[in-house]
Amino acid sequence: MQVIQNQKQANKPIKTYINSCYPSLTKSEQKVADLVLEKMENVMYYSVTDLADMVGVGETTVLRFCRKIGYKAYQEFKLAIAKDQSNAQGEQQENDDENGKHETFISAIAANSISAIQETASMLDEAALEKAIEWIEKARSVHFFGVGTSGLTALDAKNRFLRIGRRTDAVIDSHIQAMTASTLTNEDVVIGLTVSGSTKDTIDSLKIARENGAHIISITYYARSPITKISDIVLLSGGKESPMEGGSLAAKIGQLFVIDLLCTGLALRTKDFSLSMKERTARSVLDKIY
Amino acid sequence: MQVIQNQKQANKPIKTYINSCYPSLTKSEQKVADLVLEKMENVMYYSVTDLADMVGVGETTVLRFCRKIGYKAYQEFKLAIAKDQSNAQGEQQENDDENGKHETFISAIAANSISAIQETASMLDEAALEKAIEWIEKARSVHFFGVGTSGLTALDAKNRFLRIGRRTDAVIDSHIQAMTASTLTNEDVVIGLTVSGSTKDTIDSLKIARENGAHIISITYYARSPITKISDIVLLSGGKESPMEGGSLAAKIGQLFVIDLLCTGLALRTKDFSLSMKERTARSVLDKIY
DNA sequence: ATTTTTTTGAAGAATTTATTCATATTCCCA
DNA sequence: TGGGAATATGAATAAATTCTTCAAAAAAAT
Repeated sequence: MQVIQNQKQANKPIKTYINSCYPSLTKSEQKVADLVLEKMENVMYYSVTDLADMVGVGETTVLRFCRKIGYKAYQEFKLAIAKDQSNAQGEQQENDDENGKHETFISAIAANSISAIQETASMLDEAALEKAIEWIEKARSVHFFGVGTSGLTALDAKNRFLRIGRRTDAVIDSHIQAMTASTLTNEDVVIGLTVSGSTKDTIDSLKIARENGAHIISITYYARSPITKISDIVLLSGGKESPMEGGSLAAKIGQLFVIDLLCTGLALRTKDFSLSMKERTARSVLDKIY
Repeated sequence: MQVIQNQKQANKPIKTYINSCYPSLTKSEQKVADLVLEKMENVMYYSVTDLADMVGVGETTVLRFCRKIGYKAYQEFKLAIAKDQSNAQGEQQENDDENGKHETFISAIAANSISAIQETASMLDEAALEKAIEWIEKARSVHFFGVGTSGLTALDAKNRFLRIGRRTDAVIDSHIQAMTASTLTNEDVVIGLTVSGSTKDTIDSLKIARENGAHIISITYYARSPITKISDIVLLSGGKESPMEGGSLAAKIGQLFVIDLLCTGLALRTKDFSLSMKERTARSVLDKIY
């Protein structure tokens, strides 16, 4: 096994080493140096033999060259070049990014999604979250109300809670929402989902639930929208979404993030139970996979 | 199979490749993977023999491991690690700077979600994405197949595409999937969703679709899982998820991100149409809000 | 219980890396 | 300008590493 001794500290470009040694290299070695400098990006894929042949010198000369510029062996030299190149490339890329020239829609979407999460985290009222989790824990039943895109999020929410053994219900049909709401009492919790905070169907259903005494938690982007007036707890989800871009990824991620916080928060409070339920639900789908 | 996956050019973290192949590795190979992940900074100084001895397996197994995660030879793998490490070092420092905050479960979940997005972006094969978008554009019909948690994602996908005026279908019942698949032809595209890449129902349905000539695109975390063998295009979604934590937020976000890329990519290609459709769908829900 | 398939590493072939040493070249001084 | 010391060079060869083949062992399927 080879030992690494020459801990070349910082990532100084190899070019520097070569240049600083250049005058002390022999003629043949300089030819090696020339080719290495010229083909910097590719050298790392050559073997000593390749390199020697390309330059037109013996392998020994190449070896001697490597040692003179400060590496113990050819392998070490090659490794150093590899690192070096990746740094160089990295810088190249950074520059491109800053110039905004290489900004593909991919990185734009990524940035957008990430900021939805950060936004949500920063807007979060931890006290409200705590309280919401407490209510959910104590509630006889928990219903997620949402229609349209937020209805899908309601289904996701139900799925998440089921995984930790908490049976909740997602109601995504406005009529059934209304009917369900009318059966609730102050032992129940309803979680309303709507990004705009203005979705008629959901709000109407929440009103009914509220009239029957149920606790209302809402997850919305708009802190001063109709839904907040009829909610006991408001959790804000990030990911700005204009009416024109309904169902955007950012908004969805914001909602999911809040739901995950509720779910994880609850799981932490009921650790043993949640864990065993996670295990059970996981095992239950085990024979569904190849 | 006309696979267009794993174009290994940019500086994508090797960790990612290893993780995404992990389940498809044999027991001995996984031992290799474990040690590589653990000793990432040093592996580049080991020879195959060293590494094999340290893990306690034959050199051949190490070689096989390298090939499975996508490198042609040990040298190439080592070179890649070297590049990777020099990048990682830089980032490490950046992260250290930020670590002044108190780490609640909130920031932990946020970090987890963010890295799911970053991971997905970094694993993304742009050529495959392009091709997928092209296929979707030309297809007579596009069906999303998924069951369980991935079924919900299929519904999200349908919703997203509908917003830009592309009627697609989400099929989340395995029987109906099978029946639907049997009606498809080579003019149709099916997009299979499964994080594990091993979901029986989905895979069985995809097989039927494939037999009938349909184009298969799959979105999965695991690069070498059963689903990839029957797919024409594989798009990897980030957000590692052990069997124990099915339906995790990170995995869901990874899937959604990929779907958004497809959707946005398509929208960019058919700009005018998509815009007008966005407007129409948005207006259609306008009288649903207060 | 038996066959088939997969997994595995030992043996050795092929390649790559490193060393030795004889020859070639350069340099210095008479 | 010639002769000898010093240096430079690569062919030959040794050492090491990488890679392949193949048969045995383990696991999976029947």
